[in-house]
Amino acid sequence: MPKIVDAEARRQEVVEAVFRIIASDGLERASLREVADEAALAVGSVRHYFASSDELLVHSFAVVIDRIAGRLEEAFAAVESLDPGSAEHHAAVLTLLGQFLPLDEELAVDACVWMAFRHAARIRLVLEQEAARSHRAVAAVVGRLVMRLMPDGGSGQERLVTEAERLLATLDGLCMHALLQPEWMTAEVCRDVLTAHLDSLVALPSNR
Amino acid sequence: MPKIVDAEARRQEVVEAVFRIIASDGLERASLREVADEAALAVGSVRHYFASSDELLVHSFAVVIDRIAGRLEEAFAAVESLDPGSAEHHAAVLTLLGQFLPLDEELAVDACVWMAFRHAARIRLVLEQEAARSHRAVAAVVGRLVMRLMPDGGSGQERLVTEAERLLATLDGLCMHALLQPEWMTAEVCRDVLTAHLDSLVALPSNR
DNA sequence: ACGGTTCAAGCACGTTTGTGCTAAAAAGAC
DNA sequence: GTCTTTTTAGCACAAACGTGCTTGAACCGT
Repeated sequence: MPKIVDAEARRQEVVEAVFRIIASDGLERASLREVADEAALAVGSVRHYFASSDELLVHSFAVVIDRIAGRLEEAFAAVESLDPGSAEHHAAVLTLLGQFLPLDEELAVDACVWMAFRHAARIRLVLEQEAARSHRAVAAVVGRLVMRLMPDGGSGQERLVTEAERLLATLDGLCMHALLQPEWMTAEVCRDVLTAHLDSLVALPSNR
Repeated sequence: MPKIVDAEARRQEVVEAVFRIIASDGLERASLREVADEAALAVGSVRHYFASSDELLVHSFAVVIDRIAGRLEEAFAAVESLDPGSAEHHAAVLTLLGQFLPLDEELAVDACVWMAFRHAARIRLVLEQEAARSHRAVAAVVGRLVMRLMPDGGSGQERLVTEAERLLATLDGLCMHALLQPEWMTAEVCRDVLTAHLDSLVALPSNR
């Protein structure tokens, strides 16, 4: 009966506009009017697909989380398919960890958006649930990776969570610096830091 | 001749109001009206001490940087006064690194404000200079610390910057998680992660 | 051809923001 | 007391925001 448009595709276009605005102008500029302009739509049209500004932002947050989590799962599967200790395995691990960093244009946008939403979620309670989901998803992958990488296979519950959190913190810190101080933080430094961290992960099982 | 008020003290009071607002409601709520209310002043009064909203924010950023840098220098002096390897030395290092984290109420406010400004500086060009100054100041202290802690005393320029950046990333990541996911990130986990990192710093000089 | 439903667009209202400007109040100097 | 300068307070305006609501346009099924 009605005019038929692929509603989900339209929503996705709007979300992409949100991403571009956040990456270039920050989350606070992601207003309905700005998003509508960026998506070449009218405000009323955007509001037809998203009941409110909050819903648009929450959904955008969810999309970026799913994108990142999807890449992580994919890269983790690659790691699992390789022999621990082999050079390919090491490269696959680096590839996995690189999914967190703004190493190319697409990753940079996602990293920007992800960071912006996570920090906004500290204040904006509507984003709280998605932020928790994001944290759980990422921590799960990193936890499984650490379990696989640690010499004793991750026996010692306490030690495992410490190392998982340590890797997670390093990743988020690297991502932050790459976004905020790109002139000081090259892709090469990122790789060196990650390699050094991986060395430390497999090299100090006994002390403490 | 005029009514005499300690202008610098008044400015400081206003800055404290800015800090409280950022910590509780985020940077985007730190408008002139909100700040004036929080400081129990009128908008015109705040504007008498700060020519514009930008100047107020830039100055607030500068103040929080100086506060953090001051604490770091103090804690670093304590580290320098102790024998490397001693238990007191290790404790002093942990105290130094703890200055980055929201371990008590005052540190939490500063960490909040610092994070907010650094992220805002990616977009708001008026904050760019202070952000760079902040990065230089902190990187200098961490660099000196790493030079002191590494087994070979930091010979090997490349290796040193990698380890400095690695420690810096871990610190910022820990700080971020402590601010954003306080329920998962306790002070104990922070301490464990930092201890593990320090172990890795002194324990892997030879490989690579 | 036409009716009904969805999509697109926009108006209008109340808030909030930064800022230019004005003006009253306060208090030491004379 | 009077003057001068700082301090405090506030008004007014344009801009931007989210949102309730209304109005055309588009289009599929009949």
